[in-house]
Amino acid sequence: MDAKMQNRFGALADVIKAMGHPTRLFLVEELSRGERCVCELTDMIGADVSTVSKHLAVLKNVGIVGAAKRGSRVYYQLRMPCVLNFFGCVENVIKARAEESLTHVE
Amino acid sequence: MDAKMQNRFGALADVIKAMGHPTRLFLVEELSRGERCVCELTDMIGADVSTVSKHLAVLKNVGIVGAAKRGSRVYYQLRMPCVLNFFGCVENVIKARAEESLTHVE
DNA sequence: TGGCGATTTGGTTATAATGCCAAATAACGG
DNA sequence: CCGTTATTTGGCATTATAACCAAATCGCCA
Repeated sequence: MDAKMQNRFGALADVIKAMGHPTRLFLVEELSRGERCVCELTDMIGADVSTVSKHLAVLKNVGIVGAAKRGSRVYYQLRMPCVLNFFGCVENVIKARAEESLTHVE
Repeated sequence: MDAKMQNRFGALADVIKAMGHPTRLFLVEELSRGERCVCELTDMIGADVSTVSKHLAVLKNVGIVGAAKRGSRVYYQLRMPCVLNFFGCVENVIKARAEESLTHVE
């Protein structure tokens, strides 16, 4: 794996890593329904505001979401809706794994 | 976020996290071209065999790849080709981010 | 201006992930 | 059976993540 590939896969991994957390997946799905302020998202998640803010920052740093300040609130939006396609694929992976473990029992 | 959602997003995150590493993305792409033994993959990557083996185990644990032992070798195959769709989407995310940073300069 | 709600940032601590080495296992060929 | 090759596993040091609290910012309005 040469340096060029290293860079390519490194950049890809950064974006995918940003999705690899339950809370951040929740954020992505919720934002797919429309923009939300940090306060709304925090209420839904039930963690410390600072924690939610940092998760949003992770998504923003890689460009998956964007932020717009209006008044004292910051509204986040999903900027890369194609990441929603991950959900279906991954759910198939999970389903296949489940079916397989059943098969192996019988 | 109730317990049910917690589980759902937790399971999704486990699969996505498995993809969130440059070496493992390389493995996925390489295996999309056909099955490969650990020795071949190790040669391409240039890390310790044990390191490559562990990366493959991560992918296998979540069901993205499968393994078949033939002789003294273990051949890995990509079992969930839909994960390849991630690449295009994520590369768009990266491209959009690059274009945006240019735009901001002007 | 003073204070309040919303958000981010810094600090700390606990936990998880990564990579290498060494050792264990497995399959083969002589 | 022994040595060799292929692979996995255990152990350990290093680094990265995650969560919370506290403190700093920002915008608003009385």
